[in-house]
Amino acid sequence: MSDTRDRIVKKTSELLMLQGYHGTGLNQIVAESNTPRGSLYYYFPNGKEELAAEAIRNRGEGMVEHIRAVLAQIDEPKEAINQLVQIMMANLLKRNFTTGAPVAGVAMEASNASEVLREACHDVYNLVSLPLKEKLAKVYDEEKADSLATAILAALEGALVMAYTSRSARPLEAVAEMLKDCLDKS
Amino acid sequence: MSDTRDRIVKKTSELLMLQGYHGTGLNQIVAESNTPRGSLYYYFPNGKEELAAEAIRNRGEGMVEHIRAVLAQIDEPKEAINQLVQIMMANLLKRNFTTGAPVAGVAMEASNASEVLREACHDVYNLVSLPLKEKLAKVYDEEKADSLATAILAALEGALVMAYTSRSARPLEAVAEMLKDCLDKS
DNA sequence: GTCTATAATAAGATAGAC
DNA sequence: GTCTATCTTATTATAGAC
Repeated sequence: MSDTRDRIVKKTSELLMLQGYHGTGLNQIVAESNTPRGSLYYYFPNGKEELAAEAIRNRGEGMVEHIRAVLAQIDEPKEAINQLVQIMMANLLKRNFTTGAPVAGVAMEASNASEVLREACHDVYNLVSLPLKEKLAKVYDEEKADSLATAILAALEGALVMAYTSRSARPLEAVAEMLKDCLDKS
Repeated sequence: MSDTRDRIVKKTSELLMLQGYHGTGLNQIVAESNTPRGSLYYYFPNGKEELAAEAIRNRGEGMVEHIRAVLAQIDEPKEAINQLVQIMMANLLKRNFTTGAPVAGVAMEASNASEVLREACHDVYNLVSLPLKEKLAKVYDEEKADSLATAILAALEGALVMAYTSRSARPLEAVAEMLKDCLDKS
């Protein structure tokens, strides 16, 4: 079994994050993934929408793994989450801001055109909030943990969008600072 | 002087928010703005990019006005900002989640393809954070006010993206709650 | 300022050979 | 599973009449 399919999904996932759905062409996906042209519709008979939905979910799973791994390193929830933001900033700098918000672009731009993609984005947000919620539940009651996890995710996603357009880590720094204040006291 | 140009910009601004740059066609803009086909390139000789840049800035100015007006109604910064979020939620519900994040979609999807649009989005984020910063500066020192304004903007923008995909006001509720905790203490 | 028609390009998708 | 060639459609953009 070849890794062609996997390479297509990975590259699509990456391009969607940076360029959105309509901004990413099948040609570019095929070219940059060094993948046979004919394979795309072999693996994804329903075309672009099917491929994009899988790529979005794939990114979601990747994020969950990453977040879970980072949060597992530090016991205290507030410190662990701060560490998560610090790592996001380091990655941003390391990759020179050529990394975007996980799904915000596609979410805004394709939710209107495709219910399939809207649901995929929605699912990713739900999925990604889980490890945050679990971590916070060690200190807060379930309702509070859930609400906080959602708010933190929103702040991080928004900060990544702003970081992307400003080519700067400042928005993430600001969120990190806010979260420190916030989690200290609530 | 006709209002044709203005109608084009307004409709573009609205569609960009919901569908992003690549997801919004010139055909749709002309059709839905009930605008003469031939006028588009008369007013915007440089085509879609020029039009989009102006539409983005136009939305930014509209947001600044709106935010300034809302924040002016309540003296205490923390309460005023909470009121702002409540109004955003009410608008979301009233319009049945057919309203998106101001610029997140375009920001993620077009920043890569066009430096002009990237700057437009960047400018909007800067502009919009100003009234927040000013309000917060009544209670915090300037550096703290600036950082908080940026973080709040990020949280709101992210929450709007999540609200858009989930067709729910919950993300905004969560942010409202977080901000209340946060601004209480910091 | 606005119209219609059309050019030029690129997109997503399909067919059939191998 | 992969290749090439092609179809269809939509897009941005332009030309020239009025």
